[in-house]
Amino acid sequence: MRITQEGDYALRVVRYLFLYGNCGRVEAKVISEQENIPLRFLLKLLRKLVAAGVIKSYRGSGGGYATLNQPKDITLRQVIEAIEGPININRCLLNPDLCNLKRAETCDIHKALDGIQLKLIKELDAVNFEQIIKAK
Amino acid sequence: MRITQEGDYALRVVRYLFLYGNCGRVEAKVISEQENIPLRFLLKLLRKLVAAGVIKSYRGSGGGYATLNQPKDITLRQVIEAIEGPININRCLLNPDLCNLKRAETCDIHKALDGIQLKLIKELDAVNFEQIIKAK
DNA sequence: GTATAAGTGTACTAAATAAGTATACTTGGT
DNA sequence: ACCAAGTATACTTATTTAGTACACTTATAC
Repeated sequence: MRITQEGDYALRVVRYLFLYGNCGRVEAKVISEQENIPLRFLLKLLRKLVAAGVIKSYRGSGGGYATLNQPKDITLRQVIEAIEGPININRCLLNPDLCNLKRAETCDIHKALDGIQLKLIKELDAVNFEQIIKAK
Repeated sequence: MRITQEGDYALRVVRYLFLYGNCGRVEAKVISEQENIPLRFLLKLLRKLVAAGVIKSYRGSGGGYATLNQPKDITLRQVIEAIEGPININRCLLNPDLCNLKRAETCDIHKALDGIQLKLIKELDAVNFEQIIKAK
């Protein structure tokens, strides 16, 4: 029941861009050094954030990455889902075929987990980067 | 961000014992067949539930497993933690040495995740097996 | 009092996922 | 044209999860 290392990196990257990147683009190399994330791994992760529309990339010399929105418009959920895909607490909820009893829809355990999942998603959506940066 | 298959199995086992085991002990073999859980894997998982005090085991011929408490006294959290250990959304929160920036206590991302984690734990603790069985 | 039907404990293996690396390529500014 | 950035895909390694094997212990019943 843990977010991946990659997800954690991504949160820190977005925070970094909001905190220190507002005057312009930041190259992957700088983020890598500042946040102690292996460069190649970071580049891959950054592309996921770009694909999800969380940040923007600029190619060529003088390129880098920058935020697109206001801190208050990006939530924990958006970043985590950009990296890990939709939040799913239980694999039966993701796809009933994965339920080894084939009863995901009727199983009361899975119904209860679904309720937990909805609340978790709500919590992750309720925290945006304005709050995070201010907490500093 | 998923509970393990083993955790899911465990929830279903506990539910099974509350629903069908009240007249007495149920052997692992029966649970295995009814819930479609590999027997050897189930036995190992059952021992974790016993160790955590969620259920009780009886050895020897005529043995099996039974609940100890009322359904309302066992929560989702207890069962999941019996199997997976304490809920931890992020490894930096579990052990600051695992934070590759060594700043788990001061990092605002990790503070935010800690808040999410507390809420999640609360939600898992708020659902007990009386509710689950009744939902049926 | 021994056979048998249960659970126990530890160690092992296999499968899946996460984390990280390598190589070749594209884009854009100077 | 050159170089400093990001892109794309494929690969490797490490870790975790899932499942299996084997030798042992306990309790009932004959």
